[in-house]
Amino acid sequence: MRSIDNSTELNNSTLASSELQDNRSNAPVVKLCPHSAGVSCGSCRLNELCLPIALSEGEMQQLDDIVERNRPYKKADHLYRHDEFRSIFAVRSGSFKTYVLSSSGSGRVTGFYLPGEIIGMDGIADRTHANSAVALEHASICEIPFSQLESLSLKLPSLQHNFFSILGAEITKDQKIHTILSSYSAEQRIASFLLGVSSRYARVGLSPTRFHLPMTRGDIGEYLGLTVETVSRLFTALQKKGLISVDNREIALLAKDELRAIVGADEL
Amino acid sequence: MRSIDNSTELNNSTLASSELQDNRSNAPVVKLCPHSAGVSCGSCRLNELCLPIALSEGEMQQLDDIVERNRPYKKADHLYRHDEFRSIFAVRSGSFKTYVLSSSGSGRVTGFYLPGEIIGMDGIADRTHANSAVALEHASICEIPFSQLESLSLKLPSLQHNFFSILGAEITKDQKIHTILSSYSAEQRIASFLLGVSSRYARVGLSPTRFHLPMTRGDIGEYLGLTVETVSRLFTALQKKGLISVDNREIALLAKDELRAIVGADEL
DNA sequence: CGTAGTGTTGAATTGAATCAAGTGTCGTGG
DNA sequence: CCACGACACTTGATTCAATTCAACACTACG
Repeated sequence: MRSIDNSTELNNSTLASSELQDNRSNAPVVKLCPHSAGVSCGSCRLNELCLPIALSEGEMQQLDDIVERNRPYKKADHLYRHDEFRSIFAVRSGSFKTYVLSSSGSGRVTGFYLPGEIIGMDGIADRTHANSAVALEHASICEIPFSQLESLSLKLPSLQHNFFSILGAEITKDQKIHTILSSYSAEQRIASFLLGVSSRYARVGLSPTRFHLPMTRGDIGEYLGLTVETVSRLFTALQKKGLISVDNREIALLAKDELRAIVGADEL
Repeated sequence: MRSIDNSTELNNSTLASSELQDNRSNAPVVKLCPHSAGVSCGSCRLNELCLPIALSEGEMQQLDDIVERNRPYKKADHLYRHDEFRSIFAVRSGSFKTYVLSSSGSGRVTGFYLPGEIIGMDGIADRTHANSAVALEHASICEIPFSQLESLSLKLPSLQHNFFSILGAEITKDQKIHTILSSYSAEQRIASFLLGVSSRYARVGLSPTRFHLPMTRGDIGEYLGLTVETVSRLFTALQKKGLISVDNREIALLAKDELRAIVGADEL
């Protein structure tokens, strides 16, 4: 029922609206919790990590006008499937994974997206998403129709600049993963992954040393080119070494420097 | 003398200019061989694969005005090192590889760039190139200063659109490699790589079935996360199966369909 | 409270790496 | 033009890290 294949998209009209309802009607004036659907770019807690960086108030308003804030997604809801490209999405709360179903059946995870990050740039070139995106937990997003973003970028130099930067950052990130997958051992991959998640949480103001992993060990394995078993074994091994503590999906990084030493250098 | 580390950059004032000299002074009117330094975007054989797609003549002229056509690079010359970002580059002839020197010393190749392809997008986000780029053979490029490209993109919607597409294509490509590295066997990686090179040559009008590889087996190995020995063995094995013919770096694809069958699906 | 999905652990297997010893190729200088 | 030296490439034998196969424990939700 909750598998990737047969979940109904966006079927949360009755169920999931409850926790959001209370915020719907207020016009927010200060930065709001990003779970809120009533948030605007100007009031969003994440606006300095997202497209609006360095935009004036008036410019932000123009961006705000093209942003669509859909109802929230629940676990296993698809944000998009491998299909027509229309928008890019900014994660406001929760998390997503993107994946491709290889012809041989089994999927491979191509990315995880946490709050403040942008999904869907894989569709820009071909006007077709190369992968599918699915919520790992309750999540909300801002949808930014691409053609409108293009038009607006012509008018707002800062927005164009920001979007170029975001695309460039995605390229840099993907190339870092390339290096990781082509040369790191399983232990290095896991250490790198944990450090990467850590700094991504830190970016949005959450603890870089204690966090919850929204994805399964299997997801992590597919992402890093390892099997579930290997991921599990390494979590255990790193815990035994005292570098991390693992309680199911609750992770604490106890010795970041030693994790960095394992990786040798950069994070994921 | 010709190693990555100690080559002098751009020291080809006397040596390499000879083969280009003859074209320097003519004002070209029809599409020229891309080796020519006298080429303009309007007359470039590759203009329909590059930034100018769908630009009007006047627009193309404006783009042309910001493009710098440097003197050619010879084998092992660096286009840029892991350092300050200023420009992106379009390969006009020859080929380049990009690589990072991992902290543990040994480098990893992150990409190969053939004529009609764009290098340097890894520097957009941080204003610092994440990797270094070096010529694999005699090569020439068009340098496009990024800040000028940004300015011009604000004025020319088609140019902005093209550049978004090019960035998006790089992202899609990198994610495909992610899948390859995280789930393909050595044989699948090599088959995928050869098919990928094939279609990239086809794109610029060269034979998709007989081509020259500008990179070493070692480069291919670093790129695909394999050792030289494995690459070599698999070239031999695929030849024994009759799927390819290998003569040093001259490759012929004899049975593309069977190569595709090995990969299972998409190319690199 | 049962069932499906998730996670752990152990033992056996294997694909690719490593180690090792060559041969082939190309550019350079004598 | 040939000989030299530096890379580039190949092939074989051995090793090892991670996968595969297998059995079981946890947990969380309907």
